[in-house]
Amino acid sequence: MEPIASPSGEPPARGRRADALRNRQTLLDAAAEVFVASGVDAPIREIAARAGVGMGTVYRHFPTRADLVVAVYRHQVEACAEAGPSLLASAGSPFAALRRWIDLFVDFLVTKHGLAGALQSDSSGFAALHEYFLDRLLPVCTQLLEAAADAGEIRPGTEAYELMRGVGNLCIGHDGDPRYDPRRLVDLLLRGLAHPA
Amino acid sequence: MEPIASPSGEPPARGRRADALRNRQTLLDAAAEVFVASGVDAPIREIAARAGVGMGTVYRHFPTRADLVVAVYRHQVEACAEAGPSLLASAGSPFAALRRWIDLFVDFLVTKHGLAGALQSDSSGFAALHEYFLDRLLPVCTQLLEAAADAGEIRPGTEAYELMRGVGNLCIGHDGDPRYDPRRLVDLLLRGLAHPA
DNA sequence: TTAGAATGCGGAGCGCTGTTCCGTTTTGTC
DNA sequence: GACAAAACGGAACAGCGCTCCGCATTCTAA
Repeated sequence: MEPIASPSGEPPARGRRADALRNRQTLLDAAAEVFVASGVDAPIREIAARAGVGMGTVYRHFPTRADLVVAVYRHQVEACAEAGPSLLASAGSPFAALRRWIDLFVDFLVTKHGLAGALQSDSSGFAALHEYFLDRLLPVCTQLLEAAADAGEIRPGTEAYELMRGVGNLCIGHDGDPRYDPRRLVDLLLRGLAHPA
Repeated sequence: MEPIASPSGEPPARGRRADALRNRQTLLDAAAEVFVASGVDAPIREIAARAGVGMGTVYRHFPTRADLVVAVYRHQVEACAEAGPSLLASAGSPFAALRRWIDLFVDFLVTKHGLAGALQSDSSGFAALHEYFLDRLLPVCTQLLEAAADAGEIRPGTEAYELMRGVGNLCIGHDGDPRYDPRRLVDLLLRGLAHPA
C-alpha cells in the first residue's frame, strides 16, 4: 500500500519530468549531508550550492524548510514508528517497551543536530515538520503508554503529546557537553512516570 | 554594600554623562516592554525605535542582546537566587525546598516569552545570558541538591547543571498549548529524582 | 563664561539570511 | 523538427544583526 499524500512533500512522482526527479533526489542527498554537517538551520543557499542547483529549484521542490527536513528524515521516522508495535511484542513488559522506544526516539533526535529544536519552534515555519512527527509517532507512543498504564506499570494522566514534546525538548542543545546528557534526564522522567511503590 | 562589577552590564554609573544614564534607563524600559510584547528575540531596531534612540546607542550600552536581557531581568534572577537559602530554612525538608525553588525557576522562565529558548541557543549573542544564569543560579541549585542528597531524599548522581538545563529545556515553547504543560513534566522529573522506596 | 576635549549619539551601510519572480532552458509530445 | 508545458537559475527584494564615523552634547578647566 502506497502512501497517498503525506503532509508536505513526497508526492508519488506522477508525470514529473525526468530532470525534476533527478534534481529532487540530488537535493535530498545534498540536504542530508548539509544537515549533519551544519544542522537543520543551515542556509538554503548552501544546500542549493552543494546540490549544484539554483535557489528556485529548492523552493519549488520544498516550499518550506520543514518540507525538506521532513523528506530527509522520513525514513528514520518511519522506522521509529514501526518499532513501536514490535517492541511491545518483544520486550518483557509494556513499560520496558516504552523505555526502549523512547530510547530509539532519543537516538534519532540526538544524532540529528538541531532537530529537537526544530520540533518545537513553531515560529519559523516548522509547523509542517511538527505536524508530521506528531501524525506518525503520536499514535505509536499513545499505544505504548496505554499498554503500560493498563498493565499498572505507570501512573495515569500523562499524554503522549506531552511526553514526546518533553523528551524532544530535553534533547535540545547537547553539543558534546559531557555535563549535559539528555539520556540521564529522560531516564529521570521515565522513573517519575513509573508507579511509585 | 554595592555590587562592584557584575557580569555583563550595570556598572555603577561613575563618571557617565547625564544623557548616557538617561538613555540607558530609557532603553531598559523600552526593552522590557518589547520583550513582553514580542519576546526576547525581538529585533534590536524595534527596541531602539521604541526608546527613540539610534541603533548605535543600543549596542554601545549593551554590546550583545544577552547583556540587555540580563539587565532587564537582573532583579528577578537575583530574587530567585536569594530564595534558595531561605527556602532551605523555611521549607519542611531539603527536597521540599528544592521543589519549591524549581517551581520559582519555572515560573520565571515560563512568564518570559522565549527566554527559556534563548537560554540554550548558543548561536546568537545569547552566550552571555547562559553564562550569567549559570554563574548566579548554579551554586544555589547545587546547595539545594546536596542538602536533599545528604538528607537521603533523592538519588545521588545528578548535577545541578544538568538539572537546571533540563528544566530550562522543558520550559521551551509552551505557547499557551494546553496539551503541553512544562510543570507537569518538571514534576515527573523531580519524582524520578526522588529516592524510590 | 567659554573654549576645547571627551563622551555619546544617530543612522547609513555592510553582510548574511529567507523568499519571490521571471526570462531562459530543458523536456516531452505530436 | 516544432511547439507548449514544465522546470531551471539566479537576480532582486526584504528583514535582520552589527559596525562605523561624522556630528551633537556634555563636561571641565581656565
